Amino acid sequence: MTTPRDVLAGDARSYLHAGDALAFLRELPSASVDAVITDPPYSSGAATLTARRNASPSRKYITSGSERTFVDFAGDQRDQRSLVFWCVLWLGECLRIVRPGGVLLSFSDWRQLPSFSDAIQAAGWTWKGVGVWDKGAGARPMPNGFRAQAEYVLHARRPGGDRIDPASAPYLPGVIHCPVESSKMHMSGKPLALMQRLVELAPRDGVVLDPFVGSGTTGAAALARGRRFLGCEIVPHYCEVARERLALTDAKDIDLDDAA
Amino acid sequence: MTTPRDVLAGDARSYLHAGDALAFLRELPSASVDAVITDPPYSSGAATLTARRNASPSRKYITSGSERTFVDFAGDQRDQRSLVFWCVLWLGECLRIVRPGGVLLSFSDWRQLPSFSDAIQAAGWTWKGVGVWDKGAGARPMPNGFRAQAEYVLHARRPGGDRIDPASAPYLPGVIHCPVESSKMHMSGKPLALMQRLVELAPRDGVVLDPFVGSGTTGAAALARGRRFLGCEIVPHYCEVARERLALTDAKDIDLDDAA
DNA sequence: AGACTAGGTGAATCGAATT
DNA sequence: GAATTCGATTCACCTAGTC
Repeated sequence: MTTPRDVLAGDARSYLHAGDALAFLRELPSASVDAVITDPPYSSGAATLTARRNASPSRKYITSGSERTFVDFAGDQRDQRSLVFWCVLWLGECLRIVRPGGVLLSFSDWRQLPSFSDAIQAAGWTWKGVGVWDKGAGARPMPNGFRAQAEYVLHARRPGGDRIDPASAPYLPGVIHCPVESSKMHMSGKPLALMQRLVELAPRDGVVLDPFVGSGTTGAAALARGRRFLGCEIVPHYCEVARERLALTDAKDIDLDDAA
Repeated sequence: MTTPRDVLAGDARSYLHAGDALAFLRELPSASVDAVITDPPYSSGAATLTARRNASPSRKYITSGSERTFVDFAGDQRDQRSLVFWCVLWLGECLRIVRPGGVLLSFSDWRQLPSFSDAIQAAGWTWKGVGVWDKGAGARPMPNGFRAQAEYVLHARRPGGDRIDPASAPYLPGVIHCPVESSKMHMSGKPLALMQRLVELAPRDGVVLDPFVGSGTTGAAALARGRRFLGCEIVPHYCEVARERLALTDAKDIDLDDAA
């Protein structure tokens, strides 16, 4: 039976926990992982609190008339204030778990970006910047306004750590153009190519932590790029999906060429 | 002598006020313009509070060793709290001046985006979304992070107003790719092509208001696209630059084809 | 080629407040 | 009064892709 310690020790490439993120994070040792890369539930998409509370994610995000349905994901019915509070909790645990100088990448839509940036800084991280995921012109157009075409990656760092030589440091573009994949396993699943760019911020053979695994794209990307992976997912269905994906990627030959 | 009233009445195409923005805004009549499109000073780009306060914009933003120099612009030495407070003041005046249903577009960098979104909503606007200006890979790279490649356009609307028919409504892309112009008159001047896209959110022959004119790109874009323009600039040098630009564009044949 | 980019970093410097 | 902190400030140097 694999444990998180096996991954941290280098005896295993990946570990996926089935259960609540906060409980899982509290069991992990301090300063043990290199990067936290995750896509938390945004709790947005509905105008009013009651609409947010009542609607299930799979109903409120899917265009009416769409034939596609998804299994609901958890933690998506919080109001703004409790969302921030909850984020400070898990972000604080992540800060403890990541090593000094370690990196955080967390997805957000435009609506939650200010709240997430507050939570990140309140939890003790140093906010370093924002990356833009450009989904392309396939996204939904908006009359009298901007097409909902971008999602944002908040970038932060745990204070401390050794200075990194700029010459050997990874460089990411500020805007990553990557069309949304049509055959997604999770309704907010991110393209694998996108996540493969992001995991470059973790050192090779470093450990990437994702408390909200979903369909497991972050884990698949991490393993494919030669990083180790620790993940957690509370919904049994997605946990199973991610487990299969990780097993598949784990078995495959990995591509260690960062210049690709 | 032209006055703001002449522009509002349709007897003139543009008016530029030399002086403080807040004082100018307070003199404008309520519900009289169609859109506020502006690029306020961000007060960012310096590590410490005193560095922000003391350093002049032309020194803190320009690469040391660069041969280029710009005349300093005003209002770039506020700390975070007073920046928000000051924004609420001018955004509140703009809300009064714009007609119900009228639009606000305000530039921001990643660092001030949360504060600006707070100020916009505190002033009474309804936040509708965010547009991304992608400067392309010519922007400066960041070791261990995202290239500083994007700026953001906060989009808001004054509550009320008539419903707009989606069929005749303007649609903007969520990410506008537009490299920075090499021949900038102002160190933070925006490309004319970018501003021409943005003024499409104002109706044809509508009035666009810009409290922070700078080198006058918003005004030039508005006039070129058949909109009228009201502007204000406190620095005499830039006021002169913008005045010449507006006169030039005013005299030229304008391009009314929004589909271009 | 070469200069440019609404930058960031760390070392060196300088001043004021504290011990 | 001299030594020593701390903080603010300046300065040199770095990066990659575009024009």
